[in-house]
Amino acid sequence: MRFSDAEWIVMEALWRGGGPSSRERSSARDVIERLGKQPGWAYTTVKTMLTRLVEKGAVTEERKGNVATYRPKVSRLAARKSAVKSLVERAFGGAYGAFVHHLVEGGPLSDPERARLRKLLADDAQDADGDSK
Amino acid sequence: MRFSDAEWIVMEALWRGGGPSSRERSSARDVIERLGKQPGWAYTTVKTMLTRLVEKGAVTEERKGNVATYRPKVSRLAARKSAVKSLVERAFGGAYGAFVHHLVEGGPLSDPERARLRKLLADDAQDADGDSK
DNA sequence: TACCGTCTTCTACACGTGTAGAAGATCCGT
DNA sequence: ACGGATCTTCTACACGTGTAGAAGACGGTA
Repeated sequence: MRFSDAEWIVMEALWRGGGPSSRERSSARDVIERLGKQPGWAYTTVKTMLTRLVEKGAVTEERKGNVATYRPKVSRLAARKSAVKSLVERAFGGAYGAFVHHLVEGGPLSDPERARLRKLLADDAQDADGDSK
Repeated sequence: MRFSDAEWIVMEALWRGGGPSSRERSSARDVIERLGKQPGWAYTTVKTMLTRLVEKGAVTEERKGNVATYRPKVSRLAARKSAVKSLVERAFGGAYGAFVHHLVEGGPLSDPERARLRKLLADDAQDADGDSK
């Protein structure tokens, strides 16, 4: 499942959901309001995006009366996984090793981010690893 | 600088260069040969890609006689940085923190890759970090 | 019931991408 | 100088993406 830039934006609005539960269904109107003035899209633009997302199976559509509501069928996590995988394939020849190396070495991470990554890994390393010298 | 899937493939062939120095210029023919039968593209397909890459400023073109040779103007590192940045923007709302968190937690890294990442960071941590407990 | 606001569907268009054929330009060997 | 191999440019076309207008359908209020 690949999303275009605009599709990511719409999916994000759906994932944010309306209420506390991200299982909420959202109408096109909801999505637009949730987006605010950021993209400044016309109503029909959002509607088109939603329709296309339904077509590609990323979102489910239901009707209440003559109003359609939408809910993501693909989780944010799954979408992100897929996006990262896609990136690694395109830009790193599928080599996660090269990807990881890039992030740690020449990557665009700032020092704080690198430190954060390091810290997270350090925490993570406490279980299931006998390498942490 | 955004590259499409096919453009990544061509750029990769250019970056691989012909010889030991990656400053080599490559002809369209070189590129095709270097690609092998993987994509199975027609000569003109590659030529079109190269022309488009020149148009978008990612590659320089020069002529020797009636043969054009190409050389990447954008480095692999720069392209990768840009690709990662783009991914983080699209899929993580620009938050590198969320990105890093994703990689370490729910990310698509296998245990060996995670371990490798950890190791690289550990090595990296030897300088400029007073956090490594 | 007539109407307005809102929602939906249909249609459109320009640009990017993947893919390549047709035809003209050029070079090397005979 | 001629011909075949090769290179170049031009053109094309289908599908995806960003963006949205036009017009029809519907539901609630006066």
